[in-house]
Amino acid sequence: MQDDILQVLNTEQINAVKHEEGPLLIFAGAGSGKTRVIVHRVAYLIRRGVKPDRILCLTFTNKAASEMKQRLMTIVGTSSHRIWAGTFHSFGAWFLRREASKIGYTNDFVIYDESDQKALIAQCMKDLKISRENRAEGIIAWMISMSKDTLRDIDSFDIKLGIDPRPVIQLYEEKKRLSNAFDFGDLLLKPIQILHEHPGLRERYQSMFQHILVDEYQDTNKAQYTLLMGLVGKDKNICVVGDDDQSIYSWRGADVSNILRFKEDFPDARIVTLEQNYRSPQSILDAASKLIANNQFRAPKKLWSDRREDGAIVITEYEDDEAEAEDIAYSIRKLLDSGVDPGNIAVFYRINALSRVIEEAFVQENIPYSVYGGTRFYERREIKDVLAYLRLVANPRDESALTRIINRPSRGIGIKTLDILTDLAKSKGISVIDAMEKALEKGLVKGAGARGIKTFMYIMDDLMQGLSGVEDIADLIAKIMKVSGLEDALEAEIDGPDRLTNIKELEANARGKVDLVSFLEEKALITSMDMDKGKDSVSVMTLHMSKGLEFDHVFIMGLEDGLLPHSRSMETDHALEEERRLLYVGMTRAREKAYLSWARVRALYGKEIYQLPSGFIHEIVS
DNA sequence: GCAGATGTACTTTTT
DNA sequence: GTACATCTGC
Repeated sequence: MQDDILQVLNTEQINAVKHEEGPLLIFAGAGSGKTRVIVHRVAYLIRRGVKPDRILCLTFTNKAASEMKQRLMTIVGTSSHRIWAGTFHSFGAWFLRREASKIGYTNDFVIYDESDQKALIAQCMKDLKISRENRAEGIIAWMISMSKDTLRDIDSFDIKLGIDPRPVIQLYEEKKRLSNAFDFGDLLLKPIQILHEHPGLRERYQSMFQHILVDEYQDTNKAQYTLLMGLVGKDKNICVVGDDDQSIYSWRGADVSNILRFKEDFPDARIVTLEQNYRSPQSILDAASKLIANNQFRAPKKLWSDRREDGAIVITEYEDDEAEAEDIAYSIRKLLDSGVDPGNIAVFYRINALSRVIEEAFVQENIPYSVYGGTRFYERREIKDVLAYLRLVANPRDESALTRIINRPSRGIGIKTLDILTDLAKSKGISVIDAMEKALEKGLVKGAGARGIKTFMYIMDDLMQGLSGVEDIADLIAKIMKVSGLEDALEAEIDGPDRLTNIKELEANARGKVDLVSFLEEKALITSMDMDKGKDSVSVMTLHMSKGLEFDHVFIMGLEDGLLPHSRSMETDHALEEERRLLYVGMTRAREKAYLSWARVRALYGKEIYQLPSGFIHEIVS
């Protein structure tokens, strides 16, 4: 039966797909058909009579989620839309939209990203009159996210700060709540709390989702793990897929032990290991396996391939970084001339700072390329400004959005005026936007500040006026650009044209959309990873971003001590092992050939430094 | 309050 | 090398 679903699979894959009820752990090595197994398993379950809307598929990234949705669509057809498939965070947001009232939020809440979070923390420290030299919003933001992601208490962080972070965090949480906003950590933490405190509700969700499937399980953090455990019902129909060798985000709270511990969580779990690799020649796998075998903390496994091409891996030493980049560019030029599609070639490096050398060489050789990562679209200043206006329109209580744009473009509201407003808001327990009116009434501000406040209030009124709820967001953006004066201000800037082009791009993306709340949620949860890879250009990116992708020809540059492994990672064993996994991930992206290289001299941060080959090279060739 | 000057620090960044 | 934050003079 269901031959069409099982036909293209190998024995182990079939075992995973056909596993009936109960917990299932799939160790899926690089290139072993991981997503295929999940998708086929879902199709199989549906054919066995499971209702699509009772299946929950969770992934880590939007990109993985959309790929999964697409593949589900091709295999199970339109009923795939009824499957709940998405990232953990979007699931949390969906859950909170339904249950926000349980914790005193309304369901039109907004989501704060990292920079909103930092801005709000900075504001809190200001409110608390913390002196400048002690303002470390980055560290506090990190502590907040880390404590939410790992469910650890703030006090457990052994970090030396000039100040006690707790009052700051307390105020931050208070302000965030008043702004009807959640940060990324809340999207996981709050559902956990709600499920914990409402057993009836928990049962309802548990029976709603009869089967749960999780991709990239090695990258889940404690919060995601706990949320998952709260959702798994009595039947324990949980299927997780992952590869401990590809865990490269522990510094973000991901915890490999989740996957290594699965069989203790579920002693009756079935374990399937997928070791046949369909992507690369054996020689690349041999090199990658030799490398990764140096890691202590891993489940032993051995990838193998049918393909026997020799010479698929090349290691080259160069005089300096320019020679390296030029030679890579030259090799790619030859590949392109011999008919290789640029979309099948990629260059990886450990840190973004290396992109410049390779870009210069590509320009020289006239090679079309696109760089992924770096400053991301939705983190650009002009985009964040427009989004902040949109957020304020959607939710005038949004303090982080307000303080961002109250004086952008400059309209005479400086630090002093803003201080008056936030102090007033704090003492009266009102939002900053209400404080503006009050401050004018009471004559607390005068001169440029008062004029600026009037202008700003007029702008906001104007923007709120036309808001009918059915207005095209693209039109609203155009209106914001005009009314706020952002357009004029950008036109006066040197890089204004580029920035205006970015705004136009945002506008085009918003065209036809009318639901502001869901538009903003989409923007808050999106990242650069989600952009399509260029078909007609060579891809250039960090090793981190390469996970989940594959290319015929893969170049990995800068295999030097201090760079890969990165100097900051060379102190502890587990950090060093993660660096090794990073290179492992990069190498296993290659379908045909992997080119590793290092340079004896490298210009970094404006200085020339002498480099030694990475210890990993020795591990590969020895 | 603002624009330009100077100083400083620097992995990775799924959400 | 550059982005970002803080400092200084108008």
